Amino acid sequence: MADGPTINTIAERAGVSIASVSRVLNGLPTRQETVRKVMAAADELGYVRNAVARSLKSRRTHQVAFAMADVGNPAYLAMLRQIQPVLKAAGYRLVLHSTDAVVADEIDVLHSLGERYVDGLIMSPLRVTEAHLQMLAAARTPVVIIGQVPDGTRVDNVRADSRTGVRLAIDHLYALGRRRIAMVNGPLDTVPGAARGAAYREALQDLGLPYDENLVQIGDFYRAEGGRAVAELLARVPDVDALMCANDLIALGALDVLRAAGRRVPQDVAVVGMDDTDLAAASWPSLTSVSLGSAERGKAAAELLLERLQGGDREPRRVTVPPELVIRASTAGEPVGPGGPGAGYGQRTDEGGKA
Amino acid sequence: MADGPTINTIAERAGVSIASVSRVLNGLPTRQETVRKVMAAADELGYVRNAVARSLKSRRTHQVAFAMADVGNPAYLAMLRQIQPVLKAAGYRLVLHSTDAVVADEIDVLHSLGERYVDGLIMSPLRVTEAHLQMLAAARTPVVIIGQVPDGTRVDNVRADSRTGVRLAIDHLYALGRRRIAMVNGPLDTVPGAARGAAYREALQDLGLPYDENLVQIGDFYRAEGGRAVAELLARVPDVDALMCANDLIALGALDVLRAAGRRVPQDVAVVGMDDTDLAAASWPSLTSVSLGSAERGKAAAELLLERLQGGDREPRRVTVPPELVIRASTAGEPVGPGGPGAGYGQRTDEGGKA
DNA sequence: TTGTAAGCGTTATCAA
DNA sequence: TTGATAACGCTTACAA
Repeated sequence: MADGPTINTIAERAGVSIASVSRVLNGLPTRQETVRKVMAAADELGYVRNAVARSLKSRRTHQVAFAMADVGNPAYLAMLRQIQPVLKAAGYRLVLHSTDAVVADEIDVLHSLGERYVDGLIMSPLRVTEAHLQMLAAARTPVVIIGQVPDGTRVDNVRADSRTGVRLAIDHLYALGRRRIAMVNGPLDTVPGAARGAAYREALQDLGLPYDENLVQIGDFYRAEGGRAVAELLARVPDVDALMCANDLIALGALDVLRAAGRRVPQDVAVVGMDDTDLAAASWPSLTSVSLGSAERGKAAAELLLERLQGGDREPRRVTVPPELVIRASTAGEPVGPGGPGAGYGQRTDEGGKA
Repeated sequence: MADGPTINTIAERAGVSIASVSRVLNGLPTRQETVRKVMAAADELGYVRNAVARSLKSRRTHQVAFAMADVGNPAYLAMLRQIQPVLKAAGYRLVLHSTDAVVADEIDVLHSLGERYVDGLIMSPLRVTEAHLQMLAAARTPVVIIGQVPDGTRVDNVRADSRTGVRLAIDHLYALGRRRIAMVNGPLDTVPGAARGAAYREALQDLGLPYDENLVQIGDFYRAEGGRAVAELLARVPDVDALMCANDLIALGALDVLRAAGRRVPQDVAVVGMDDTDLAAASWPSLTSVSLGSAERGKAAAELLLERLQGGDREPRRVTVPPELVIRASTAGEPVGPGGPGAGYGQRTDEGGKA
């Protein structure tokens, strides 16, 4: 297979210099006749500009990287779905990294910015270590961090507010008359686990409800573990009337177990999840869930990055996306069929699978 | 912010030529003393090789593109999840394109291969047009197509077998004693709609069941539309005892409507979905679904591409991934709680959302 | 309006 | 073992 045509090939064919070819290709003032010849030659040869050579010269790749912890995690995918179109519209290609929840991989990605294969990076790290901060300070490439960074860190930063999110949910349950509100959490040594646990305690306090250790059950952020945790909880505290679950998968596990135990949801026990993933709308009863605004965070991050890419230097900015309580059947009242409250009709047609 | 160091900076600092620097960096035979000096200089300067310059010289970018129709579609995401680690392990970066189901965008992506910003492409087109075939024939970059291409097309090709998939489901329903098996399909002018509709008809025929037009309902591949279609169907054919749904979302809509109508699933009506998305395991009752092997197709495509990237030329290959019927509660018997059949425990911990 | 030539940061050839 | 030098394909002064 022969090599592809370059501006040299075209120049030769059109009988002009490579400079003229470049001018025509870039729409710089050129004699009509020359334009014609060059365009003709380019057309005939099926010429396409070499992006690598252009990048070397221009020092811009028109690529942006998004480093997420886990390609399988719906929260990151929600970000991805928003980031992609924003970048595409601005003429940037998206390079996707999955760091598999390994800190060393995240550092690798930051280090690789030195290779200059992207103009910018959006990263959503699990937690920000000292190593992260060092790399960030040294980076010559614009970075936007989705997550918590220490105050004063000079990076654009988009954050969620899971504390307020938990409070929204607890207030909602309280307003429904629930007073024995349990927390089913993931491990406390994770950032979300710790934050959500603390927020639960605070929210109870502000409502004047006692903090009862028996009402707190630690499991893991998966469905089966969530179910097990809830089973233990029910055995210990049979009079529990609401479950605040630290994510949607735990909540799904809770629904499984409550159903098996013959407890009606929401009549006997109300259930709230977090993250508002697709699964929340799909489950039955559909699941009330605290959206932490993954989609909005993705969008905000992409926009911050573009701003910096196009606008040049400015002070680092911080955006906090407010949480939102999405009320569905698991707390709202009677579980209902199509068209009823919380069935989620018409909300997410973007999930459609035609393949 | 000063420019980053290049081999020139290092050469100067180490007091050697750029050629020596390059040799050291590439591990070519060099005097120990020179190696030491160069490494020291590189370390002090925090030097990282410029990927763009290397690509220009080597004509390899170590990037591969994946063009999917829709970042929101779980089937493509399942592919992505498999493709990503395979490429990463082989040292390739992943460039993600979303063509938004627009044919012109797919052609654009194929055209952009001429820019040589990637070494290869995996594409999952909605349907393959004449324009696609022309671009493919002209492409100087290895391409793997996930989907149907005409026989004789000279591309690596990975395909599903939805025909056999539908048959598996119908056979399953038949074996359960169902005889009034309806088909709830999406639009017939889509590739999956047409294929699944035809396969339904064939499967009935082979089982000696009559093809009854009343049992076929066309809607769209979304939950609300699926629900509406099933409502119409129930009104017209009250004695239907099984629903073959053309995808999982339609099946979820079916569950909504059946529940509202007081029909028990699966006792009164059995329900089967297609694509085996996350939603199938999350719904209640959990949904029997035909997996078309999205994950396996993604993996196979990535492997085919790597083979060609690393191994050089060979004849185009075709891989067909067999479908698989994943039996859950919506056909299997009593809907059950945790631990019971079809509850999906321990199957998909990769979905866990900690964020 | 056009061509010559330098340069983007590498790698690789060829003499020394 | 090393350095000077020519690519890779493009953009852009600078001269003509």
